[in-house]
Amino acid sequence: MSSDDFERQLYAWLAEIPAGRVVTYGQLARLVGRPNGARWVGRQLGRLPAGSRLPWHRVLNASGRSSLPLDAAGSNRQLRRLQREGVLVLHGRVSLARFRWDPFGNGPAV
DNA sequence: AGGGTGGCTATTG
DNA sequence: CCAATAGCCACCC
Repeated sequence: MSSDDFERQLYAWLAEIPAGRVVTYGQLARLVGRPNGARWVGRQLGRLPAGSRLPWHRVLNASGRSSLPLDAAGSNRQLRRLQREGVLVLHGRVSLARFRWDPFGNGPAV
C-alpha cells in the first residue's frame, strides 16, 4: 500500500460526501484504512490543490467543531460553507448525531 | 537518531 | 464545559 494509494482513496471518499452532511477526520482515516491516521487526513486536506472541487469543508473534528483557525473577520470559512449547504451550525458546533454521513448506514439528515 | 509540534481522539476528573 | 493524559503519526528541525 503506497501513500499514493491512500491519498487516492481519501480523495475518492471525500468526493462521496453529500452536500449537507459531514464526517470526521478519524472517520475518514478509518475509511481509507488508516485507523490511527486522523492527523494524516487533516494534513492531506491542508495540502489539497487549489481549485480542487473536493468538499474539504465537510470534514470536522470528533466534537463536531472546525479545527481551522478563525479568519480576519473572526468567523470561519468552513462553517459558513456548511451553513450555506444546509448544515445547522449552533455555537460553532455541528450535531454529528444529525449531520454525520455514514457511507454504510444512516439515511438522509433528520 | 531524538525532540517538539500539530487542522486528532478517547477517557477522566 | 474545560483541562489533563495518553496514544497515534507525519513533519520539521
